[in-house]
Amino acid sequence: MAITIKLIAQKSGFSASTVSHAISGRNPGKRSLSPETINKIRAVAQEMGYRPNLLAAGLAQSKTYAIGVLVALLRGDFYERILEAITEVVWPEFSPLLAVHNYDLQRERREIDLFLGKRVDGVIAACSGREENIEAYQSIIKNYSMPLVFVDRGLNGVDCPVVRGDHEKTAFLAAHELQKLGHKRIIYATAGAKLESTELFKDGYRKAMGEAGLEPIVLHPDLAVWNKQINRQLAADVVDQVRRGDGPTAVVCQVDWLAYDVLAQCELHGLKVPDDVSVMGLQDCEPSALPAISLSTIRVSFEDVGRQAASVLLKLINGEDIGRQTFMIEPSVIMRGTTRAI
Amino acid sequence: MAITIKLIAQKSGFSASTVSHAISGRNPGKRSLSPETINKIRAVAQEMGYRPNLLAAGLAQSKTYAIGVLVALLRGDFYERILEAITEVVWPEFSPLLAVHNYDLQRERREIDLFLGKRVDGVIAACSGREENIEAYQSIIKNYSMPLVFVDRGLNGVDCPVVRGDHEKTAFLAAHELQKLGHKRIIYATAGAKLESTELFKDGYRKAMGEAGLEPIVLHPDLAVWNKQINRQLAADVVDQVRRGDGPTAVVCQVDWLAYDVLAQCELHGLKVPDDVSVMGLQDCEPSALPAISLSTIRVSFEDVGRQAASVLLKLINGEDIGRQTFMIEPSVIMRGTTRAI
DNA sequence: GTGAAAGCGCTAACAG
DNA sequence: CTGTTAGCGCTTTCAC
Repeated sequence: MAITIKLIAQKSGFSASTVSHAISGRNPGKRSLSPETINKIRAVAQEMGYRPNLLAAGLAQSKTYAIGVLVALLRGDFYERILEAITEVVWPEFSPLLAVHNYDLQRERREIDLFLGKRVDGVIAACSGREENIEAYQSIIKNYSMPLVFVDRGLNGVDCPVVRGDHEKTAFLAAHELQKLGHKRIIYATAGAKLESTELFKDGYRKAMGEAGLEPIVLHPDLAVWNKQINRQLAADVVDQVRRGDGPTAVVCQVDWLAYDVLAQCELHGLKVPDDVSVMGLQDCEPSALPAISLSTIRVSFEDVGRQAASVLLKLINGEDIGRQTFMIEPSVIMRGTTRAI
Repeated sequence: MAITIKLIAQKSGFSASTVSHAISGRNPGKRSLSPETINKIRAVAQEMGYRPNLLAAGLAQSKTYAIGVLVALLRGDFYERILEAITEVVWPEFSPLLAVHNYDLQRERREIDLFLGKRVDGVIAACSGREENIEAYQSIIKNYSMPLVFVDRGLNGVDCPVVRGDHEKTAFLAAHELQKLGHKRIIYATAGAKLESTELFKDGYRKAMGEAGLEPIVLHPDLAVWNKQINRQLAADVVDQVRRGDGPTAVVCQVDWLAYDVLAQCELHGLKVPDDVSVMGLQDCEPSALPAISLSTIRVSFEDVGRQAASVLLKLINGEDIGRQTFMIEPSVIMRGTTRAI
């Protein structure tokens, strides 16, 4: 048994409530304590190595000092960066309770249930995008009045703030930069899940092509699951197109990791980058800056996404009304070695 | 207010304790419920969207359904892989409560305090290696009787199981493979913190060199902090050595990311890899498999480290006695394109 | 089979 | 300035 407030009360000769106040430093009913009392109590507590049971405190206050963070995956230069930023912002008041849904419907539901059961003080989620779980998300807000913030993409029918990169602009910029370099036949490739974000990326690309009076070409296989093999296959398809007589002179990949595969396939088929074809990624993942890769890309600061999401959540927790605003992080162009003017 | 057991009791016409038993499916005092009762209660609960408050349940049972996971950082192809594996193993009984110490002494202490305050059911930690916090870790075990498992490295004076890669063997294998390729002058470089693990890596390298009757050369700058710039500088130093008349013909880097910098520096100075110098990493990070990098390395499965750590923790939570055993994950050799025979 | 009652450790009125 | 009391929502002994 760990040591409790009662013990401290006994040892210090005060009552439990006095101890509680002295330790917490709060004072609800305008209660005031003499400095000596406070010091004495704190000294005893210190000496005995007393650490308040936050669970019990939480039960009494309906507060858990934890927020739920639900991500799709834990790898890929994306969620971990968001997660890290969130952790920093809410520290030390809240600890992130981590959950991963892996785009699995049941799993996503279950994770939300766990958050609910644990009565976390708020939730930040990168949803799977599946409509089947709309209700689950709604119940977070409606039945439990827990603050909820979506990252990277929203979900139709769920009324809460969304913090994400400006996907549309991100893809727009990529196509636009390539156009500035003289490219006209630009292909867009993605193996992304059927998410709001995936669509926005494509929209941005299409918009850039439309404004320039160019024909958009989108490669987006319709898949239920995703794995590395799929990226490779998609990259092979892209390169196939490029090698055609009238094929694209440039390709935009929805995420840098896909672009790496395209680079690899180019090499495999004797295509020189950027001489024979220009390649751009989106999102600026870590390896892109390595000289051996040197991928031109559009950077999105996931750190900013995480930070912003966390601070919006904190506001919500503090009772501010945010509505269902969307907060967007600005992308920026990073031209490296895989693109050239033609 | 969320809905409580009392409400369910009222609506279903049973008492709170009966409801509790029906819902949880447990039966402590050999209590038995009629199936109809169970069904009826469950139906009502279902209908009202009842979700037991795990906090309250936890308070009553001294169980929190959460484990603390303390890592050094959240990026770098390492902790997130461990974290993901842990999450999968403990799911759905426990949720990981995430904490990051970033090698900061105060921060580490504070994170431990938070775990203690939250009364998590167990802790998995990648400690900072600083002795100042030995007591904090000890109090997890001694004062709070919480199960504790270290990952990647232990801490002298803290009596608990450690799960980690076989660091010594990992570095040994790297040097050994290079020796098999005919290399005699092999340099070892690291910018690692002063951790048990860092020392073990060096030991393994030295052992391999010793057994082969070769002179070990270790480059290990003595630093308080770490940043990307440091890796680059270290890589530059390595390449400096290589370019000397009688310099090393091969280099082993304690982590793949350092090797990437070495590769970059080589290119910068006109050194061909592997023609002029062979380069090996350790740990097999994601980018190493990219054709543009194709780094020879020694693979350590962090997934296995995480899984093993989690399952040891579960055993500890279930009351098994593990002592302070060290569980080691076997490394495996992965030769790619940055090494050659001479 | 089921209910009553005490209690987990802490907080927050309400008294004094 | 400080103590008493009544919960927070659930579990669990004990009694019927």
